[in-house]
Amino acid sequence: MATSKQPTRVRFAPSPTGLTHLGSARTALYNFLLAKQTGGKFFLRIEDTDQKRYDPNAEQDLISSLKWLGLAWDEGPDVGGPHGPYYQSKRKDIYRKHAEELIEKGKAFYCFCTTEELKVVREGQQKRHEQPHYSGKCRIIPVDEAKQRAKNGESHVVRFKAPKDGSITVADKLRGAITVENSQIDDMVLLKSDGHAVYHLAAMVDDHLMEISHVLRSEEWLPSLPLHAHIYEAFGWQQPIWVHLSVFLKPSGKGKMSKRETEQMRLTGQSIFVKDFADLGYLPEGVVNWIALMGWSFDDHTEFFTMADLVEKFDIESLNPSPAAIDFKKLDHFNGLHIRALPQKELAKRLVPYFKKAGFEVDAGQLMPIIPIIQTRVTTLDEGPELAGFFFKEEIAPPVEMLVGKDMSAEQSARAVRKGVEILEVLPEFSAANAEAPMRAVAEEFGLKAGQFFGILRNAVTGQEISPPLFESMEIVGRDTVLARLKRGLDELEKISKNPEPPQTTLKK
RNA sequence: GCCCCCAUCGUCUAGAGGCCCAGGACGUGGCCCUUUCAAGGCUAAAACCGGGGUUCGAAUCCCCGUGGGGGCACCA
Repeated sequence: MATSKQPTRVRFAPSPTGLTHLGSARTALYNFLLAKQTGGKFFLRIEDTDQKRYDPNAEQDLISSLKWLGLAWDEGPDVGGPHGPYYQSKRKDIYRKHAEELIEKGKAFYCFCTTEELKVVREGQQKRHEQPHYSGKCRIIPVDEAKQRAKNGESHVVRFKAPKDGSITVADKLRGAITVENSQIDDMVLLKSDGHAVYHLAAMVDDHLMEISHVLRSEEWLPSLPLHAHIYEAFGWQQPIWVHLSVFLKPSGKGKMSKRETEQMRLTGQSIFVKDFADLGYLPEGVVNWIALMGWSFDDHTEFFTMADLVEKFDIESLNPSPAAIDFKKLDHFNGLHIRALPQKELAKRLVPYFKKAGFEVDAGQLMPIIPIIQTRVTTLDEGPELAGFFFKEEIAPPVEMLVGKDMSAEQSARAVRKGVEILEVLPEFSAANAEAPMRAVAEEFGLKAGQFFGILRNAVTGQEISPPLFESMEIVGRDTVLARLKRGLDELEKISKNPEPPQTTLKK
């Protein structure tokens, strides 16, 4: 059980280079869950050591995305904490110090090779179908000489002195032991010539300093895990538990989402960016439930999870190492589930912005009466105004063809509606319960199926062929408005009834 | 080209040698309910990538193929 576990210290460490997408969201979620269920700590660390790729909007997007999802961090930007700063760009000195420590230990070296030089070597290796590796040229420069050159201002980087012989076995929680020949591991750059650390150094140092116990990160890091293990070893530190999460595939299951496909997707009302889901009418609860289950499962029959459920039930043992295709149909399903699980007041509150966006100036209180009849009928919040906007419209003016009943003539339709109006006008109390029976009677009197007659009423009152239940809707709209809309429809019907060439009644919708 | 990872219905998955002629969920079809649309209930079709082993017995273990994914930067 969760309480028996040691408190875990985990982190989510994105680089602010673009909008936060589903894959990142899930990584953050799993980290968050692991921390919460053990009473541990969840760190947010911004990996912004790449000046060139830095995008100032990305950080704001990241923070609002995580907040929207309900993933609050214990230490990080905004909230601070004892392990700061939480921006790697502000930890330059720390990395420099650690790089020097490695040089002292003979585990790293200064490299003065130019980018052009490196490029030539690499191209030669590629031509020979070899795995591109650093040539080793600067490895053999005596340390004192190298230090002097560096001190003299010669442009340089610091590289890791990767072992050349033997092999290393690393452990990934989901995949077990992975053994790699050391000859495969390159002398990677640790410190760039601009003095900033590269991920391989910065993340290891930070994870150690922040006492991270479990590293849950994307699978694309798996190939560099052996390198990272060597770096830990070089420092003499104890490694965290490594967990590499599978990647998300595009809906077809064939490959990762490309930039172009991502754009294409947004055109069709889908997105992989967290910030878009609110606009599309999704609940954070729905999105969280959805992504939690992409790569993790609890048991055979539980699929509805609140954040609290997930905190209680999540476990890294049940993580699935194989890649998962994104399925937006499933998101709709979960979103519907969570909409239906929302207390009515809460749903009303959440619907307000969508009604406003659709041009209806309403507040949650005004929405309350319609909640019971739309709650099971919307899968996304933006469907609210679509389905129930008519409650708040001054005028409903459906085209007259919509007012002609199925398989009926305009005259027949008009007669039935006229009768309906007469009855509704004098109903002692205008309620769904009181209206339905007499309206059924009208249908019967005219030899109509209930659906035929009700369809006319629905179209006249709501202006929609698809609506919440008719009589409940009429009750909420209120007698005066219902009668006004009905009479307007009646006028329209009578107008075309006098037309010498009435439109074909079979012409519908 | 080299290295690493993965492999059950269309999709997400359960399954840790006999409980599986493989279970659940989404989606799809049908039926019920029904004034429309949903929701709900019932139901159907739908999968162990291939080949070799190991074993009395394999979806489950091993090997080889194949397929898919990831990586091979002074990006993360």
